[in-house]
Amino acid sequence: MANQFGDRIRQLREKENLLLRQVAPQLEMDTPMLSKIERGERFAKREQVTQLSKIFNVPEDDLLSLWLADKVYDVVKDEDVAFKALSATEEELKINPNRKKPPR
Amino acid sequence: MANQFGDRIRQLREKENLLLRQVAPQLEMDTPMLSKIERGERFAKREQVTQLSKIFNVPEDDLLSLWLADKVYDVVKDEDVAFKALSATEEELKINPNRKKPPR
DNA sequence: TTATATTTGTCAATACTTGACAAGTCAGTA
DNA sequence: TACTGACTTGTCAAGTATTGACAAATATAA
Repeated sequence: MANQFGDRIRQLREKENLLLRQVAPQLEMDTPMLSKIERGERFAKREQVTQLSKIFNVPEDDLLSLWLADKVYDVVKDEDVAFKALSATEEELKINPNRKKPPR
Repeated sequence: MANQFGDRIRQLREKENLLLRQVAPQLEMDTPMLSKIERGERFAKREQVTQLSKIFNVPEDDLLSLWLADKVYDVVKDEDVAFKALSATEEELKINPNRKKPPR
C-alpha cells in the first residue's frame, strides 16, 4: 500500500531521534494513533499535517503533497483507468483554478 | 465546481431523449437523486457508473475515468499543491501497479 | 390555469472515520 | 529467564459524513 506521507514522517522522526510517545502528544493523539498514521493504516487530518511540518521544521507543502498524494492514490488505486483519470483531473484544474480552502 | 461525469451523462440522456424519471428507476434511485448526480451535487456509486454505461451504450472506462476524475478533483481542489500531489500519485502508481478491485 | 420536468431543501438512516484503551509483540539486556 | 521500553494490534464507542426518500418549489410549455 502506498504511504508516502507516513514513511516520510517516520523518517523525520527517526532522524530527530524522537519517540512516538514524544511526538504524539504534540498532535493531541496517543501513541498507537501516530503509529498507525506512520504505517499508513490511518490518514492524518489536514491540520495535523500542518502541525507535523512545524514539529519537524520542514515546509508544509512538502508534507502536504505527500499526504494529498496518498489520499488521491486511495481513490484511484483499484481502477485501471487511474492514469486517465489523473489526466482528466489535471485538465479540470487548468480550467478551474483552485480556490483556496478558507483558513480557520 | 468540476462535474465532468454529470455533464456527460446529462448529455447522453438528452441525446437519447430520455427523462430523469425514465432513467432513474433503472438505477434504483428517484428522480431528484439523479438530478443531483447530473448537476454534481452528489456522487454516483461505483456500480451506478457501470449501469449507466450499459444504459447509454458507451464504454464503461469512459464514464469511469470522468467519475474518478471528479472524485480526485474533490480531494485536491482546495490545495495549491494539487498538481504536485497528482504527480506524486502517478509516481506511486508506476511503482505500485494497481491491483484490480475484487469484483463482487 | 394545468400538466410535466426538473430542482431544492430537509431529515433520518446508514456507513465511515476517529479516538481511546487494553493487550499484544519484539528487541535488548541483566 | 524475566524485565523494560518502544512500538503494534485489536476492539469498540463516539463523532462525522453520506445516502436515500420525501415534500415542496421552480420552470417551461400548451
